[in-house]
Amino acid sequence: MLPLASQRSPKPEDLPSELSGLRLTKQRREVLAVILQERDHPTANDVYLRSQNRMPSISLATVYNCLEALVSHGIVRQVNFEREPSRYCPNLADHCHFQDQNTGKIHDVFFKEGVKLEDFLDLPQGTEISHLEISLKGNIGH
Amino acid sequence: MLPLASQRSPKPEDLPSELSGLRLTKQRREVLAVILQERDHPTANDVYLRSQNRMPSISLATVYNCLEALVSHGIVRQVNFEREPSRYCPNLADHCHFQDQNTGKIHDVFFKEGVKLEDFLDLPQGTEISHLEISLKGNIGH
DNA sequence: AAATAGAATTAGAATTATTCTAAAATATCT
DNA sequence: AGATATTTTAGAATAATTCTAATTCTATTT
Repeated sequence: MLPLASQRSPKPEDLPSELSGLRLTKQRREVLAVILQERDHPTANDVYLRSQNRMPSISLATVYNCLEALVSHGIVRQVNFEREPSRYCPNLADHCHFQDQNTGKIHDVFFKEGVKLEDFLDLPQGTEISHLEISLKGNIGH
Repeated sequence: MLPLASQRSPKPEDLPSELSGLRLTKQRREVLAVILQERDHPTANDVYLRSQNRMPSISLATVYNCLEALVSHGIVRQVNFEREPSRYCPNLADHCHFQDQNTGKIHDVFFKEGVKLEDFLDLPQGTEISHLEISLKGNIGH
């Protein structure tokens, strides 16, 4: 199977029944399909609303449960901007996020080829980074 | 006067009565003094508890108001780690934050001399960044 | 296929950080 | 001082998220 991040918008039924050791139940598959469908970094509530199209009986608690399962199994990334509600991103490649202050839209931003953390940060030596989040805000054009 | 970030722990009464166009009321001065005193990135609630030592009548709402005033006037920085409560930091120098997962403590991390955003990020051209937050988690030693 | 056991889903309550509201207090201006 | 604006305050409200406990589903075993 193609890596998830490269598939366009698989329907829930096209997704496998297990992924990275996580059983993909109907709901988890639906939630994942929603996240893969529109890569606009939806919030949990956005995912809830969109899931209801195909699965009107899904509950918000389940959406939260599914998101947590997908995130903890490394299938989806949780993205935070200050105190705003968390957003979810299926792009697992090393990248960070830019929020256009005019539109509110969030864009993936990638690292320059071959750049390492130690190249631009003065980390206390011996530090092992397990989690990194870079969030940018600003304007495009001028 | 010395830049705030370089003063060790001014008592509230040592702080000026106005700063960056913000009137420093008794409470704002107290809140600011608390943040300058222990640079351990306290949460609003930490600030509230510490302020009560010298000012037992201060309210939590006031602490939030003061923090908001200090942050919006660029006197203090608000620091976020995922969904944890915001923390506050008097170091205005361009820097980011590392949370030691063993101790929970947060350390300031600085950029390598002369590094610019565009050196390590592939920003869509024409982007003007108004806000940048980098949060790291991991372990020190091995 | 029925019985069982474990896991997932659900509705709704609970939690928690933060914001809001409206009144009281304080400061500033004339 | 009196008028006006700003700040503080207590407590209520909000909103995202987590928890609880009951139910339903799934997979496995008989």
